[in-house]
Amino acid sequence: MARNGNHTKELIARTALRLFVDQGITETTIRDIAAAAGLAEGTLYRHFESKNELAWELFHTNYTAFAVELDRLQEKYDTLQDKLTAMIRQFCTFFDRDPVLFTYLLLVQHSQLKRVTPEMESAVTVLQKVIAQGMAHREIPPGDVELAAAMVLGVVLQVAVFKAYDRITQNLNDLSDQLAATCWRVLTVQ
Amino acid sequence: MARNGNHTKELIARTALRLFVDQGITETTIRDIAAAAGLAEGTLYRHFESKNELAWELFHTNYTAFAVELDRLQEKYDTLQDKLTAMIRQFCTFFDRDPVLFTYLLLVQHSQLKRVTPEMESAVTVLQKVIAQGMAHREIPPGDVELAAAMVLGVVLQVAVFKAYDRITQNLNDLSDQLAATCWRVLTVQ
DNA sequence: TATAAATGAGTGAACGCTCACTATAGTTTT
DNA sequence: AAAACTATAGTGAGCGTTCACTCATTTATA
Repeated sequence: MARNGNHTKELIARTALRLFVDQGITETTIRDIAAAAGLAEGTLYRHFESKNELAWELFHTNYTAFAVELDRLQEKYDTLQDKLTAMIRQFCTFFDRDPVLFTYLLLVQHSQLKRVTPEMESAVTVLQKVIAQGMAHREIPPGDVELAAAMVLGVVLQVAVFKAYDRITQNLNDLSDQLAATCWRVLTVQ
Repeated sequence: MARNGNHTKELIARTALRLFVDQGITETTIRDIAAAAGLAEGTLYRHFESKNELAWELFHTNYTAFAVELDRLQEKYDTLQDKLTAMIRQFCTFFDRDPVLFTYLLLVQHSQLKRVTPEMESAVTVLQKVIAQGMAHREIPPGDVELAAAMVLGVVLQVAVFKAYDRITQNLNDLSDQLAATCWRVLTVQ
């Protein structure tokens, strides 16, 4: 009804997100999205250049925004342990608040990652930066930053994946302290 | 040349695997596979029922075989720590021996997982079984088995993902002891 | 010569995208 | 305050292309 461009664009984005997560990007047609949103096919092209651009925008916007959020957050803390705990808590909150969006980022990262340039800030680069600082300040034993980041990321991400597949029933927020404690142990190993 | 059914089927499988990993399943056409394998399109249908079946068979066969391999291996050891170490070593060997295959399993799990029934044995179910036993035998503190499995799996898988993306340069085998130690710490936390 | 393997032109359905047209809201002119 | 104009949003039939899959035919082997 409301011939409000922004409202419609948002409607398309949310509808596409849901369908992309449920069926996959390629398996979702423009007709699917239009029908589910109660719009005509052509309307989608008023708001997005192409289906690929729609998928990319959904990924890119949120992927970057989350990284910026994490970076702002870690700046508020002094020690690696505090930064890490805050970041993990934020991660869990993000997931619980919008599981569909998060699942999208998780599932399509492999297909969309080709367009992610190394200089783009991401949650991974923030994590690596924080860990590198922690090593430099002797808060944790020195070691391979990439490896450490991978392991910490793995703990949190895989739990999120299990949650996305309903293998874990609790909210991630209820697990955040435990996750933070585990990640800390991962970093202080050896 | 060699009009050998099995040889041709294997050729198709390997070629498809490579292309699927490089370009994604949907983005790879039957013509692509046929051309890369030096065969005609029709030939592929003599060996695989459909493109979907080809993708599924590539996933399913290897996914299951790996689980069986892991299960046989863990039976040879008595303690959780030994089982875990052996499994992680096996995981690393598997990856280093055939990175393309492993990357395929990693990348397509989300799209193929819909066809994985819960009763199918997988690396995840083996891991969970072993962890549950370890808790029952008081080798590690009792807790949520699914959560513990997710965290351990995360450590190993995410490192493999980083390796697949060349963010880590070492062979996984060279990291297996470190990974095992880290996973053990994850399980004994608290 | 019989049989299995391989071929590749052909088929039809599906899909992304276009475009000429309509509908609505806001603004300017009379 | 009506009429005319402009700009933006929405529509959906239709177009061109791609692609998985088929099948009549050819090729190689035993």
